[in-house]
Amino acid sequence: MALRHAVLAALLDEELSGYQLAKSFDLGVANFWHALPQQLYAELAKLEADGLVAGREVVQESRPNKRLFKVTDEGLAELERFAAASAKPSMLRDDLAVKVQSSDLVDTAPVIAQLRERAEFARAKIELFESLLLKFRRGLGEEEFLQGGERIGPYLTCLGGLVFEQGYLEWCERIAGILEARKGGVAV
Amino acid sequence: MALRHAVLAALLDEELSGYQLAKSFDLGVANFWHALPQQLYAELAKLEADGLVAGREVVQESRPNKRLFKVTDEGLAELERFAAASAKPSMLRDDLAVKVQSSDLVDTAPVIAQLRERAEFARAKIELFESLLLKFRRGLGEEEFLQGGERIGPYLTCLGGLVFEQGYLEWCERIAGILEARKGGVAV
DNA sequence: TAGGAATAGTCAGATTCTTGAGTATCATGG
DNA sequence: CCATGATACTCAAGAATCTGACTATTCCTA
Repeated sequence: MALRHAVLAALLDEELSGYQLAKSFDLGVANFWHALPQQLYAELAKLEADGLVAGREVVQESRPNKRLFKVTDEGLAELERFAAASAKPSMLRDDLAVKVQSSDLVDTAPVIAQLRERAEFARAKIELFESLLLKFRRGLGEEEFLQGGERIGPYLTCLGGLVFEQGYLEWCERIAGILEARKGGVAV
Repeated sequence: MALRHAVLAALLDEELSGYQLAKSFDLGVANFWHALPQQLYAELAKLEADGLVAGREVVQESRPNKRLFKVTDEGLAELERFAAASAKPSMLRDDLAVKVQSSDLVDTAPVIAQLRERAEFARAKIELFESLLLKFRRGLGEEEFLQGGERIGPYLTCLGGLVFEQGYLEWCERIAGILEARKGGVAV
């Protein structure tokens, strides 16, 4: 039951519709919390029923109308409680690692290909994160921003995403190299 | 539906009971796949019904009897198919990052404490991984082992776990430091 | 000699997540 | 002028996961 807290955290900076939330989730919160649009819509409805977010209808001319949600005081209090309670251990689920684990008993060619693909993906994410970080600090130096900026939460988690992707990228490339080298030496 | 593949991958090296699997999951596969014992028992039953693992009863004197499972040829074929199919993107879920994301609007003291705790945990994991890696390569140098060893899958995923925890540790310490510094400057 | 930890599981129920489809409007490109 | 894609959502069924309790035996310790 912590999707709700991820949603609250995502709504702290701006009022968003379910649809926008689903988009922005991808480029921010999704680094440490994965959810599908359907879940987000459902969670927003529950949060509203519980009074933790407030929705308002926005009538649009050239698009379908939408409902924007913002965090209420009660929602903020709930986040406060959540932050003070002890955190569950982080949990990772990674198909690719399962394949690497089996790689001595299984054809490595597709695994190597997927490692290379994943490395590409990581490279793209890293670029994205770096440009996001730049945008967050609006011309300020990092030190300066981190000391004086008034909203650094998203910056800090973006840094986390960056560290994660950099580590993953390194790992993918190293593992792909190792498996490649063994393919040459050992009979397939 | 990939818990089954994680279980198959975990059973590749040794025949294990559900209970042993649950233990060994913690110290190996759990780095990239989290599951509770109840799930593992249930999954083993399903895998056996599908013929992907074979169980055999082992009568014990000084302990309750147990059922050991090993991967069948069909199970290996299933893993082969899985490895060749395209992998789902890895998915991470991290309470602590949600708290960091909210940290400008929420009391940071408990968040800092949890970051420090998590850093300690990461340090312990790193030590564990390093000793595991040593054990895996049985006295060989890393290069030598990675080129010539006959079973390197678990070594490679352990390397991944190590990279992840090192990155996480760095992040925790850095973020804790930043939040601590701000606590001094900004009114609480 | 009682109590707790470790071994070795099982079961039910609730919650959460995923899959897949469906609705409706407007803008854009060919 | 028609197809595609973006905006903005909704619904339902089924799979997976989590919570929490429960059974039984044996070993070790205080």
